[in-house]
Amino acid sequence: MRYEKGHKEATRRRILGVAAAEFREKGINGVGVADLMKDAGLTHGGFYSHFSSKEDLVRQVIEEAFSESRLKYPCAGEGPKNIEGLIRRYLRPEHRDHPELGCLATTLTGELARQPEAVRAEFTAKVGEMLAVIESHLPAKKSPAALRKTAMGIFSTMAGAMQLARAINDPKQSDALLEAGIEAACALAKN
Amino acid sequence: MRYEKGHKEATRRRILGVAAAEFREKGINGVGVADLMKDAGLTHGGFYSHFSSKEDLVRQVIEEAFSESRLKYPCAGEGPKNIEGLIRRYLRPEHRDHPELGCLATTLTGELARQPEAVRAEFTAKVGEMLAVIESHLPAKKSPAALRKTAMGIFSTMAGAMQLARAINDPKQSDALLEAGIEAACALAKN
DNA sequence: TGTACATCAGTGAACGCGCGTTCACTGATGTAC
DNA sequence: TGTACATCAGTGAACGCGCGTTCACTGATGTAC
Repeated sequence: MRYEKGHKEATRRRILGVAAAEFREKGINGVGVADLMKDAGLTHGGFYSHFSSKEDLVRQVIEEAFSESRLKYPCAGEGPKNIEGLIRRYLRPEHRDHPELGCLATTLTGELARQPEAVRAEFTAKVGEMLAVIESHLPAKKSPAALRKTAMGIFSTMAGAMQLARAINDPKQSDALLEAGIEAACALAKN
Repeated sequence: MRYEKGHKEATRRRILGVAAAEFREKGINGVGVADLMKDAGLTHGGFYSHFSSKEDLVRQVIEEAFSESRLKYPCAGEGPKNIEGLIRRYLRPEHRDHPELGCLATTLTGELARQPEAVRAEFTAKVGEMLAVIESHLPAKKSPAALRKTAMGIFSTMAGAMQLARAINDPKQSDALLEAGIEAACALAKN
């Protein structure tokens, strides 16, 4: 076994990356510690030298989730940072078809309501960051409170449409849901 | 043990009712057959004389879910059947705080994306029914396709806002999300 | 420079537990003769 | 009417399996003297 400075930290980040993808694909309950470690190229016993529990892992995944989020990269273009571009990028079919690469909020929100307080607190903070990004794409003609309200409406619409589009069985209706979500979110942004 | 006509059917409906509540509260994976049967006042062995598998139960719960849904009861009042009343009824704090009595779509959508085809097909049909109810509350000034699109936007917004409001840790932000959802959905209804 | 020990990341067997499912059974009720 | 059997809903022990977690361990690397 190699021993280098930062080796353990690199391993921890690898586990976090695999966990982030698998949680999004199979849900928190759908991913076992043993499988997760195997997919990270390790045995399950070593898990607890990186994380104090599965709950701790979940919290850390959420903490890191935003740092690689595409949301972070602003959409330049026509509008004030082009809110429509941001909405279309979120609600495109590729995002629907690849939850493992996508937004954590869409995939895990339902399960998060039943998670321990520490996990939900972490998620609350991250939702705040996502709302701030949306706000930064909106015209600054409203009060901060009104801006936040608009951002909440847009984010609810995007997350709800994406989730329904993923749950639904019929490809045509699923596409229609994404389209309807784009139209609705854009309308809200213009209000 | 009593033996009456319809006794078994009554038992089946009782199990379905308990399952519907517990799935909404704890998620599909969070409810075990043994616990479920115990809460219905039975032992777990008898489960399979009512349902062929847990998947079968899930499908039947979704099939029945809409029949007791509050959405069914139209909101009379000012507007054309008062769409605002429907939206406010959906996004009220009591609904957030009692998922076990609430809308299945809000609670299970995330998990449903990972369910077997038969379950997702049943859910797809139910979403269609819910959209039809929303459409019936909208002014009939648009084409059927445009009406459906508007209904999809409204439903996405309502479901998304409710889910986020439940996942979030901070009561003030959670209330704000419900308010933002009401405002956004109402704005969409008026477009 | 060489030896002895400490530190470290990761291994793999084992723990108690709950899951979905199966099945031989019990005991009450219904039917045949 | 009485007896024998069939039908039925539900019981409870048992199955194989995977879960989260623990722990004694291995073997490579770093440090002390």
